[in-house]
Amino acid sequence: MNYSTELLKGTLKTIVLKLLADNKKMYGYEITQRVKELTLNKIQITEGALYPTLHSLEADGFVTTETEFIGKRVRKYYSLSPTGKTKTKEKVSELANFMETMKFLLDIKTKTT
Amino acid sequence: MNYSTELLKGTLKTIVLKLLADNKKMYGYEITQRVKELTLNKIQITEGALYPTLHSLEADGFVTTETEFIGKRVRKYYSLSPTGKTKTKEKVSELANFMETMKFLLDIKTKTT
DNA sequence: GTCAAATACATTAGATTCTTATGTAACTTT
DNA sequence: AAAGTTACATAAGAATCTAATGTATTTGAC
Repeated sequence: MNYSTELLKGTLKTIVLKLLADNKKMYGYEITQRVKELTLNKIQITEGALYPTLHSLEADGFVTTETEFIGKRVRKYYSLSPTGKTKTKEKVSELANFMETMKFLLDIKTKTT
Repeated sequence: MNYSTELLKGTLKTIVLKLLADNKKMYGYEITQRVKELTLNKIQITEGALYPTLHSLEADGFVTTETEFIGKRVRKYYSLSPTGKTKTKEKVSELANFMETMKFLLDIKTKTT
């Protein structure tokens, strides 16, 4: 079973940044496969979501790219820039903090009324 | 400091359902204030986001409404329907599960390459 | 050796879901 | 009496995703 899609919203950029922080350089397809594998098929990043995200990270200067040829096929590697590394830390800790807040909210049992 | 807004995406419906499950009946404005107070101002639900959500939950049969007059002012209370209660459990456990997955993803340190 | 599946990039139309702005109206506090 | 709070609501626009589609190469199975 995979999650109802709306949950991924807002977290995709953070996931991508974090993977790049841990793996130095990755290419798009690799990212989708890694996430799928790490989450036991629970999170499937579609290409329609990933590529615009990567391009936007590049446009914002958070990642840099280098192309490599595997036979005749292009492979585009993405790496974090220095600002990207800072951004990653921010995004990851913000998400961690948000999840703590959500966990608290979801456990509320007491009525204040 | 409050979260960069995109994080809330996809979680609002679950938050609302959970609050209704814990409080039997609530009205819109009350929900915004409760969330704000419970999260120490970190999560601010805007009315433009809340009311459409409530109306959609009502359209889907997950909540029922009753209006009350406080003086001349209308107050619209929302309560969970039986299907709404089931739905709440589903959504809450799905979100909890998703957060576990995310936590795991964000802690990845090892390189498999 | 050929055909399907996998690898690898990408874009686009459409859906969803939020923000920001706006509107109305009553009640409360200064 | 004015400003702030309570309480409902809608609408335009932004952001971000899905699903569909496209191109092309490479690998694996039969």
